[in-house]
Amino acid sequence: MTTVRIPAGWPATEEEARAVQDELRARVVLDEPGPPPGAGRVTGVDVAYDDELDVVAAAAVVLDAASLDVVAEATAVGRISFPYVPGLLAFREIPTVLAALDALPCPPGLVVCDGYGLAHPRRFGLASHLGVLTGLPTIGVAKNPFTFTYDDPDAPRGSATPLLAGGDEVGRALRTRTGVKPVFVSVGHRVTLDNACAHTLALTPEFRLPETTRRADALCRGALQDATTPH
DNA sequence: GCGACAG
DNA sequence: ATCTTGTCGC
Repeated sequence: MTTVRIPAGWPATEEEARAVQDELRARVVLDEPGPPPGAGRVTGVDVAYDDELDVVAAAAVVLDAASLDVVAEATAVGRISFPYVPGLLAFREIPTVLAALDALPCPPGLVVCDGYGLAHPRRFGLASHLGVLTGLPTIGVAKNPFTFTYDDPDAPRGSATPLLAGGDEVGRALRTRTGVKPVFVSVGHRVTLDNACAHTLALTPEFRLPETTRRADALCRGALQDATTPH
């Protein structure tokens, strides 16, 4: 486990944070297909908080894409770097997530984030932001539709419908388990939407949420507990 | 103007 | 995200 400081010059106000998004947005790459699903490695990242104690813990868990076995994992803890503001989630999570990714002993491959990428008020959600900062291919898989609209996909696993912002398809509502509420997939960086959905299906042979986020969620919760429990 | 809003 | 018991079901 590593400890992080909030970076110098980190945005202190919502206005500054939005300005950073507006500048970095131009660096998102959308014309690469991304790594093929089911091969190589896939990494899940997630974060847990204790607002009382001002502690944040992040986890990165690397899986073999074919077997979904855990290949490597790392955690990081720090102080909370930004309040939760819809549309500015990245500023709350990114410093600690970057530290966890840096602590991995191997390359992460595709990174799967909890939240959104292009499906964002300014088209620059957490997954896109993390992709631009690291150069890694990233996707976002969210549990809720945020402010977007969609028609319910057909019941069978694999069914999908467009996630719409006005008239634009910014992501997809994807049924990962037959008859269960869909997840909401969007592109982060250097991956197409079709490929992002294919990866998401490859990561959900058993549960609604990707194995990557399930593993990362469990790990960062434990790390928060360790960082928060008196010894 | 008011409410809703990833995690 | 987090606060939180039991309970239904594979």
